[in-house]
Amino acid sequence: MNKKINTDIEILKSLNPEQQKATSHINGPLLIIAGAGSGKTRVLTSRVVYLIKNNVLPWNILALTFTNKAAKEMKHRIAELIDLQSADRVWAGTFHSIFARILRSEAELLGYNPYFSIYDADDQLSVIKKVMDLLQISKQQYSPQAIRAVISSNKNKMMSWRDFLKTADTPFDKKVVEVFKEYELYLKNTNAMDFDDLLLNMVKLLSLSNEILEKYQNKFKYILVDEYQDTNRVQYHILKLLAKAHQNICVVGDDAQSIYRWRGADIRNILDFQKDYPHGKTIRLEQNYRSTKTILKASNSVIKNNKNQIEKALWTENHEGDLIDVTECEDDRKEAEYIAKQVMEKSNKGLMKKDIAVLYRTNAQSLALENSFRMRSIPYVVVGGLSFFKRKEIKDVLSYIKLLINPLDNEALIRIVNEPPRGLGKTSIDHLSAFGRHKGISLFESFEIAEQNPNLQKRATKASKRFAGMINKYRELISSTSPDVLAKNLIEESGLIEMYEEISTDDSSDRLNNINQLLTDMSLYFNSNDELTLNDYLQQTSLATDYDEKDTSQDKVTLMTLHTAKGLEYEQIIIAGMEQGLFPLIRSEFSKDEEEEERRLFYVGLTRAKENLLLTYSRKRMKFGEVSNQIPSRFLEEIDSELLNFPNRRALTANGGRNNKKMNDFLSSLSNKKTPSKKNWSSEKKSEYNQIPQEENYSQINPTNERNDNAHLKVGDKVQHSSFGIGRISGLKGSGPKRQAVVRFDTVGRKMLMLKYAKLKIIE
DNA sequence: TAAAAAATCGTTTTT
DNA sequence: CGATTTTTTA
Repeated sequence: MNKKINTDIEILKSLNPEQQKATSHINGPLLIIAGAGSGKTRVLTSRVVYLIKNNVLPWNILALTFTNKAAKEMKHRIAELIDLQSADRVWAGTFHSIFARILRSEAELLGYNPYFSIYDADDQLSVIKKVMDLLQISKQQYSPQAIRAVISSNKNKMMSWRDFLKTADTPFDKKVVEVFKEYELYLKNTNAMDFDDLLLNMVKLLSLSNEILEKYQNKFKYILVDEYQDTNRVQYHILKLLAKAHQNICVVGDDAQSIYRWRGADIRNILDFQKDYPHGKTIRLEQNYRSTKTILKASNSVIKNNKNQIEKALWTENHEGDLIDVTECEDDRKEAEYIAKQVMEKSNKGLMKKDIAVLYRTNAQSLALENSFRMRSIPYVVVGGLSFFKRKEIKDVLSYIKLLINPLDNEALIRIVNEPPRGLGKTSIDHLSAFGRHKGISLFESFEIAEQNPNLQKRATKASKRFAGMINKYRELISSTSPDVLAKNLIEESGLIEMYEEISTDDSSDRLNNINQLLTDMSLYFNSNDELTLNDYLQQTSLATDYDEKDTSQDKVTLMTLHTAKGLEYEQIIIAGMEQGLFPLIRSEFSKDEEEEERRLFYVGLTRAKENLLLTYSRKRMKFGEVSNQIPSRFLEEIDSELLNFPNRRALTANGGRNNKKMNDFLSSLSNKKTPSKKNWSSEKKSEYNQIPQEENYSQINPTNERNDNAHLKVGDKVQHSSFGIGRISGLKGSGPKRQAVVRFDTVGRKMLMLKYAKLKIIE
């Protein structure tokens, strides 16, 4: 290692002065404010290399990244610059994966066992639903989704259910407290942690004793954090604890690219860095190496509309570049076709397809794009969306293995017990689980002693014993059989494969393929290193994302959300769906903060482009299975017009959309009339952007041929709902059978109701 | 108990 | 519209 010290100069040579300063800073806190495309990843990597070359031991370095892929890339580059062994011994990974690893080895100290399961958002939701059933809380009245979100956001703020109890004043919040409490108990009892626990338990671990704290402070003498602007308060606390002794913490971030506030990311983390480390140094990287002057100017002109931001001046020596194309399309299908056509043209001109990315705000938008790409046989890859490991059949297979490893994992157990059908339906499970609770044993144990259960039918008893027997048989083989063979045999005996073979539809053969692919992946995994266990595999899969296995060797166009695009760059970026309500998303209409976050997301999107940008929007878009009229995004107006090639710009300033709205609605209602379905009157999803008051607008063109008991409802009316109780109408939208009311209920808060179903009674 | 039919929802973004 | 949940029926 030492012999390479004299190559220090080599590492620094290709860096600009600021980058050099950042790289060669060894001891003490360091904040790097790094603008988009300023080479921050490069600096981070060179800094790790520099540390190692200055005799810092690789295993004393903790490098926390936002994705597993970023960590892998970093290791790869370190290996190139030093050697593979050193690179492998650096602790590089995401917060979640590194801490999960540590928590496994220290599990007992926190009252878990090392084989704890990791629950993702779907598992969380399923636990919450069970808990709600148990507590007899109506899932109709209180959305499990919403409860999940509140629980998670509390955990992100380090608030326990006890803390939340103090501030919970609405009936909804009080229910959340109940569920929260029971949820935590359930997870603990099933030896499981959710994603938030992986961070929270790390704080708990480090707070356990000075001995433990020092152990990890000394293990991680040098800490580097990428994407610091997107860390939450829990992560902040962990870092503070770890860095306290040696103060060697280097964080890199760009407040302008903070796009995960909704997930608990707290911008204070970056703003308070100087307060927390008064002796810390701050370095700004402001030269952009990625984009053309035009793209950079456009990005800057957009982001300057945000009030909350750290002043900075991003500049570039790159050439001026082409204007940014903006194209209006008739509807989302035409938009997708247009994009496919543009991709073809660019490709014919010599641009590689893998240098093109299409970005969109919501995953749902990928469908139209995929169709048009398939139609033209353009090779593409969708990143994100439904991840491989979130597919039903894959989760089923993994649940068999989870149950093998962690017998307490009820989620896994309930998931697979009747998959394939074994004659153990809801009734049997309820009996089994009630018996388990009564006896104070786990659910799996109550399967084992099913014959003692008086409520269980003979058939179900037999099936329970048989199922438990099968799992136990394989559990005993764990130590003596190679993991991949064990898994394969278990899955074969489970009957899962047989089941899909028998169904033999397109869908089931897809699923079969996926299962085989998983089994192949497992044998590759275990053959690479015979130290690895099934537990390691589960750990890896539960924290894996599709995004991590992106294959750049093939020439394919990339499709992904704007969020997923963070940290990436392409020659050509296409952003689809530049429409009010979609991007920025509808909710941001009501909150300045959310609007600013949307704008930062747009900034992220724009700054992904090296050479060319194309922005598209549609006049009409299918939403909820019906046509909705769209208005171009206000973000388009925020880009200096001289930077745009925008033939339809008039449409923005002349406000064509709004003026023609009435006529459009009338015309579309006429054409829809032909089909005598309940979709007669094209509803107005976008009404909040419509300046014309809805009610008047419709009463004129909508002959009241529809029987509607609630036609006379007005904003401000006090109404009674059969299950939600009393509330006041705060908004009305839509017409005919699709007419909806926004009602603020005393008990459950804001609800959007279809008048056709809701049967509201006017009280005042 | 399980399959088929009907009803009810719901859309951000993800480690 | 499509996915998921609830209800009905065999």
